[in-house]
Amino acid sequence: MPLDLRPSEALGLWHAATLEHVRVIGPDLTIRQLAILLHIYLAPPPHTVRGLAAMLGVTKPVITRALDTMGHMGLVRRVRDDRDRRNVIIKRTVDGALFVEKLGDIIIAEGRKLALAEGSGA
Amino acid sequence: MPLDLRPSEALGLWHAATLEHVRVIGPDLTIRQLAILLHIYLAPPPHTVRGLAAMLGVTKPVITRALDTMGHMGLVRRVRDDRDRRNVIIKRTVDGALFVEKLGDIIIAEGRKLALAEGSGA
DNA sequence: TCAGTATAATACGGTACCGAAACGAACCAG
DNA sequence: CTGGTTCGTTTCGGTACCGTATTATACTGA
Repeated sequence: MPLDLRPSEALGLWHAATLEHVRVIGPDLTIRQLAILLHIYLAPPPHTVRGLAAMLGVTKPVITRALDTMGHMGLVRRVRDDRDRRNVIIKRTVDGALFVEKLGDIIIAEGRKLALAEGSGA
Repeated sequence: MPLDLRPSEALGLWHAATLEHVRVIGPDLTIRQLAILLHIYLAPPPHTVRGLAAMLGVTKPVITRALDTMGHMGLVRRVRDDRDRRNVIIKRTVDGALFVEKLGDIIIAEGRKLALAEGSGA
């Protein structure tokens, strides 16, 4: 049960991985956008604008803007729903999958470093 | 060694906690600001503008702006260094400590939920 | 005292976000 | 075919961020 974290572990991991995130990925993604991206790639499809908005407790324009930005980065893709052409289905992309994978690598790497440090220090 | 995470655990935790972060805390903190805040509260002082800038690989104005914003929120406090009055020492505040603690609570709570879900499902 | 260096803050033009409101397109019921 | 509803998008004024360049202040050494 590796996810039963102690406070120092939880915050230490957040600290290390967030720092590395900024260093490697840069500022070109807000926390909201990151949450949206992770949800698209980790929760089962289909994903719609209103669904994402409800999930995060934000308004729809927030989702539209985030999809604009991330679509321009190639991280997601929009497709009209043919069964109800009012809907937009948000699709994953190869670049987006690579991005998420890279983020996972950062978290795992920083977690390993902390495990070593805590194992010897505390 | 609870920090030796598997990819699904690492990303699942990030997903859940980031989502909850957005829901509870809102958009009023960028990833850079979050990294700066966590570093101030988790790394040993003293913290200076140039030190934080070097740590994150960003320019000093980035730090100055972040301190303006977070200072206005009451999360950090600036104090001139009397021994070298060119320096600014960044101090912690009660509100900032509470904020970081709340973030830790979110991560731990989401980690527990995932541990339960994975324990039964995978 | 007078350069030279170092620190943090500020100015600038550009971009992107924010919430709230209005909008057009697509469905649906009568 | 007409009025109401549900989509996602766009617009609006305002705010904050971005990187780069510049500024003011403070220390240092000749």
